[in-house]
Amino acid sequence: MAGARALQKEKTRQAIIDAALMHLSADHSFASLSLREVAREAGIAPTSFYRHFNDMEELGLTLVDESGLTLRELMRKARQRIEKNGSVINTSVETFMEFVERNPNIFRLLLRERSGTSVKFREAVAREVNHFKDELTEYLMAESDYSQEFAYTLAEGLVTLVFNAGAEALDLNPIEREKLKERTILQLRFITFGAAGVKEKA
Amino acid sequence: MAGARALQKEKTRQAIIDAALMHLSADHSFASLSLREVAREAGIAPTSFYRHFNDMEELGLTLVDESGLTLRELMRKARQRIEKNGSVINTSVETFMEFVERNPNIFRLLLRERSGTSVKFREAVAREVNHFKDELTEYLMAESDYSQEFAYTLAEGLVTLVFNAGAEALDLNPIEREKLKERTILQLRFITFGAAGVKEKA
DNA sequence: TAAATTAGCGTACACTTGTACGCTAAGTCT
DNA sequence: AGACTTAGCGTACAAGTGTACGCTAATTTA
Repeated sequence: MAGARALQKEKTRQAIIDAALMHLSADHSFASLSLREVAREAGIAPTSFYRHFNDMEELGLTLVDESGLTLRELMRKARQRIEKNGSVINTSVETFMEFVERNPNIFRLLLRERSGTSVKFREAVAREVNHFKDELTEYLMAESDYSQEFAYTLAEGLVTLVFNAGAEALDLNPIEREKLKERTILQLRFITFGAAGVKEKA
Repeated sequence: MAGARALQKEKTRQAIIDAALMHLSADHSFASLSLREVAREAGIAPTSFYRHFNDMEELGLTLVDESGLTLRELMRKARQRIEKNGSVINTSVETFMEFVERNPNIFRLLLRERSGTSVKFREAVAREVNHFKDELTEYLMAESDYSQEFAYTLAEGLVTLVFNAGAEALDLNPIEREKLKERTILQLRFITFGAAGVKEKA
C-alpha cells in the first residue's frame, strides 16, 4: 500500500495550512486567527485540529517554515536571472516584488506579525529573514572585498529596505506599487554606492 | 467651578489610555487587546468604557495621535541638539533610540501593528510616519540642492532604516542594541553619501 | 432649591473561544 | 480473520468577549 491512511492525513494537514494562509489579510493577522476559524475553513471539526498540531503556535511555526521554503526558491530563481541578465539590484527587486504580488499572505506572515505572536514564532520569522541577510553578505563579500562585518551591515540595510518595500506594497494599487519599486531601486543604489565610497576612504 | 465633573472624566479617560498603552508588549498587541482588559486595568466597569470611546478602534486612533505628539516633540529636541552639536546622523539616531528605550510601547504601537488592525488605524499610523518623511525631505532640500522627488526617496530610505532599527531594538539587550545602533548609523552614512554621489553623476 | 444631566455600575444575554472525553468507522498489522 | 490503531466527530463546559438596559449618586444648570 501507499498508505491510504497517511495520505489522507497529509491531505487534511495541507487543508489546515491552506485555510490558515487563506485567512490572513490586512485586518486579520495570524495572531488574531482562532483555531476554530481554521478548522471551519479546512472543513474539519475543531477538535480534529489536534490530530495534526498541538497548538496554533505549532501551526504558525509550520507556516513560517513553509514560507521560508518558498522564499528560498525565489532567491534561487533571482540568482539565475542575475547570471543571465546582469543588473543585480533591478533583478532582485523585480523578483521580490513579483513574489509579493503572487504570495501576499506568506509575506504578511513574515513581515507583519512583529507583535502579538509567541516568542518562538517571532524567532522563527527572524531566522528566515536572517537567511536572506547571511546569503547576501556572502554574495557581497565574494563580489567586492568587504570585510565580513562591513558586508553584513550593508546586507542588513539592503534587506531592510527591500522587505519593508514589500510589506508596504501589499496595500498599494499597481501604479503606486510601481513608483514604490522605483524609489526602492534608487535607495538600493544609494546604499551600495555609498558603501563602496565609505569603504574607499577608510 | 473649574468643572469638577469634566475634570474627573478627563482623569479616567487618561486612565483608560494609560491602561491600554501599559498592556502593550511583544506578545500582546493592541489588536489582541480587549475592551474588558483595558477597563479592568483602568479600574472601571467594562460598560463605563463607552462613556469615553465608542470603540476599541476609537481608542486606538487616540493612542496613535497621542504617540504622534510625543514623537514630534522628540523631533524638535533632536533638531535643537543638532544645531548645537553638528553631527546630524549620530544625533538623530541617538535621540531616536533614547526615545524607543523610554517609550517602548508607543513604539510598538507605531511600528509593529502592521496588520490585525482596522484600516483607519493603519492609515493613522502611516500618517504619523509620513510626518517624519516629509519633515526630513524638507530638511534635505534645504541642506543640499536635491529635487523634491530625489530628496523624498532619500528621506524615505533613511526613515525606513531608523524606524526598523527602532522596532528591532525593542527586544534586544543593551549590548546588542548598541551594536545595532552602530550598524544603523553606518547604513545611514552609506545612503546619504550614496545619494550625494548618485546625484552628482546625473 | 428643584430639575436635569451624566459618569460609572451591575446585571444580563448571546456569542466565541480552547479543549477534555468518549465514540465510530476505516485502514493497518499479525 | 481478528486485533489494533487512529483521523475525525459530537457533545459538553468553563471562560472570555462585546454590548444593551436601567439604576444611582453626584454634579451642573436654571
